[in-house]
Amino acid sequence: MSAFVKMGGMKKRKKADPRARILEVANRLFYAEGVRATGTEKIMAVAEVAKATFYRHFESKDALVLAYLDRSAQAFWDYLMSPTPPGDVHEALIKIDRLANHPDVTGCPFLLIAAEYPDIAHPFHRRAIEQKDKLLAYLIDLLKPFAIDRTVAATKLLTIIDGALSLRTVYGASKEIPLLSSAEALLKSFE
Amino acid sequence: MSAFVKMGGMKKRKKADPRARILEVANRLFYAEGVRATGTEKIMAVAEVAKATFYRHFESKDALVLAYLDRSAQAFWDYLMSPTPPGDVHEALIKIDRLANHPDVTGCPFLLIAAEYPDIAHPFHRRAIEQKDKLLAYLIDLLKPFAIDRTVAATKLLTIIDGALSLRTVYGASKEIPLLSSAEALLKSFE
DNA sequence: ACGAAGGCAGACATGTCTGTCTATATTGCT
DNA sequence: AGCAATATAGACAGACATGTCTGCCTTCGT
Repeated sequence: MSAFVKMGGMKKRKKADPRARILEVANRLFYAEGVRATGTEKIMAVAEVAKATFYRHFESKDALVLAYLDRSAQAFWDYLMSPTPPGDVHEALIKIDRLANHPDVTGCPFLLIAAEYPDIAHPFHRRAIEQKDKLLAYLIDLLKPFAIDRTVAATKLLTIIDGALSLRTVYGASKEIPLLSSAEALLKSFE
Repeated sequence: MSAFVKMGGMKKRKKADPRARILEVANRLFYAEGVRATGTEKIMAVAEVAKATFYRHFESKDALVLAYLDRSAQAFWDYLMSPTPPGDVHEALIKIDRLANHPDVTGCPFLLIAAEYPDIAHPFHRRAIEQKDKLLAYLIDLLKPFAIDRTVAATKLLTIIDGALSLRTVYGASKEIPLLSSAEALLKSFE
């Protein structure tokens, strides 16, 4: 019965574990308003978390930003590979186009962080490079069937992907960008 | 004659007029390190300008940022249109490719500012939208010879241009991006 | 030569940000 | 029930940012 009372019969449902709340809010605010523009105090206020609690879970704002970036990368690859990984480049591009033109998507977290921290030696910026390198490698792999310079070809595809995401940032989620159609034209030129 | 004596100067070679110095330094620092990351005091220190002088020429940091953005736009169009404007899309793309892959170029000031100020209602972000709209309109005009949906086609070209510039930001000026080659493949698909 | 305009140096007010610390309350486990 | 871990609220320190203001010096037109 104590268990019953403890769980509070769920009165405490409104407050899940603080770390998750912090990450949730940080993700939303960093993405929507920018990392530099988002103060830790605002995150704490929105997440309804005390300062000491925040610093118990994250050593610093920098640590939180890194966690946010890792979480974003995770979410991207989860989306791309689930429920089943793309069978070829075309399928991958379809999925990426759908993601880039999703109403909630207003850019790529890694392009955004690279713009906010232009120094390529900065840890945040490094995460962006790593992420793009990873995607590039994946595209190169998918281009195996093509008898071309796959590195150059993948770079071109990445250019289109990142161009589309950049335009989503500039114009907002309202304007759709013909990512897939552009990429298909490129693919045709590879044959 | 007074005009002669007046202009005659030039002795002040070591310190040009303060406004120009401020803009010069602001341009360099905003572009290389980001707008939010660059404090006005640093700009004054590097430009060797006193605080009062700074505020005599610019009402606020915001005013300076706007001046920086306008200057960037001006520089872009000057580059594109001089000494002679491109005769067709292809010539324009050649010029833009050369610009985007220039060793000093690590991105587009407008994509960068849009990333730093994601709110599309913010005056800085608005400048980015205006600039992209202007380029889009120019591309649409250049596509006149093509019997296609020129708005969509121009958007695709802009996607490639901004994708290339985004990758320059991520990877730094070392990595060359095949902008022209991608754009040519697209153009072929328009015929 | 002289007076006004503009530049220089830097103190100061004000606000914001990150991060530390204390004191109190709640939770969870045994 | 009671103890250890964790949450909350918020004061506080220290750094840094923008923008105002004062006082002094240089430059330039007349």
